[in-house]
Order: sequence, then C-alpha cells, then structure tokens
Amino acid sequence: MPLPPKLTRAFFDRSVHKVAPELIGATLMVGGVGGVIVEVEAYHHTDPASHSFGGPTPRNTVMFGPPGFAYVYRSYGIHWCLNFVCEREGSASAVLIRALEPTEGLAAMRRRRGVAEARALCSGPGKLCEALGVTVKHNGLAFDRAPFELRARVGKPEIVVGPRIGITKAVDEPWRYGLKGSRFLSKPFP
DNA sequence: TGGGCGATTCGCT
DNA sequence: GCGAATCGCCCAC
Repeated sequence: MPLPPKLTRAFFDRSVHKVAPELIGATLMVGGVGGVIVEVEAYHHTDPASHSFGGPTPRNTVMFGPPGFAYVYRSYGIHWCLNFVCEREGSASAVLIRALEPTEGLAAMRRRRGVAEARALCSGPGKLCEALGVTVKHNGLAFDRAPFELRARVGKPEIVVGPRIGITKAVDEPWRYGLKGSRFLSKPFP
C-alpha cells in the first residue's frame, strides 16, 4: 500500500482553525523518527494567548513569515515546542503539535527520552520535541524538506475538541483538537 | 538593565 | 494534586 501524499506548503496557507483539525491523523517524521499526530492546538493571530498577539519580536519572527515553516520556541526555560505556521495574509497564526502516536524510530525515541513506555515518548509538546530531536535549530525550516516529512491523514478520523492546556488567556476557547480514543494524548479531553 | 513570567515535565505527597 | 526546575523573552524602569 502506497504512503499517503506529502502535505504541501499550500496546505498551511489557510485558516489555522481549518488546518489544525486536519492535522489529526497526519504523519510527522523528523529525520526518520516520528508517528501519527493525535493532538494539536490552534493559535490565531487575534488570540491573546498566541505568541504573535503582541506583534513581531525576535522570538516569533518565523510566525510572521510564509506558511509551511516550523516555529520552535523554548518553554519554561527547559523544553522545546514545535508549531506549524499557517495563514499568510498579513497574519501570524500557528498550530502547536502536542502529541504523537509513535510509529517509527522507537529505539531512538527511548534513547533520547530515557523512558521505555511508548505512551510516555511523545505525549506532550516538550516530550515529542525531545523524542524527535527537535530544537531551535529547526526554527524556520520548511516542513516539506528534510529533515521534516509530513504526510496527509488517511480517511477522516473522529476528532474531539476542548479548551487548550497551560494557558492563562482565552482559556475557554475550544481550540484543542485530539484523536478520539487515542491512548497517546498529553491529557484526556473533558 | 533587571525582574517577572511562561503554549511544561517530573517527582513526591 | 502540588511545586520545583530553569532560562530566554519582553517590557517597564
């Protein structure tokens, strides 16, 4: 059976609220290591919780560039978080990748993470960056070129929706998307 | 130029 | 469930 088609930069040149749910079930690989995306969050440019809300800064420059590129930032001084930049038109929106179901490169993930259980490898934005070896070196790289490989979902998975995690602004907006019934989520949906 | 603060994780209770 | 770890970013002084 052939692999699903690779996603193109045009896929990301749409509203973050359309792109985010369509990423559930897609396959994300970094250097041959990765799996199926099971959880994401949307950050729109009109959203007070978005890093781009206050305008361009050195950190968020990539968000104000063209869609289809990686925005990687440091969280709590410790972890890295990976985003897809969306929507070109004078805006700055992105999708945060929060959890994967690991399918390729399990040994590399276990080595990087220092844990054995598959559920603990990629069940959180910081965890999956560690497992896939994503750092600030990937900030500004295109998703349709190495080391990234992104393939479309197969069929239409059942999607659950809920409020986003760990933020203090716009906390009630239901812009977190997950694969229904997945055991690899960072947290259960309410 | 300095202090407060985070799109988190992990270990201990 | 709660709090520490940890540091770059960002804005107010």
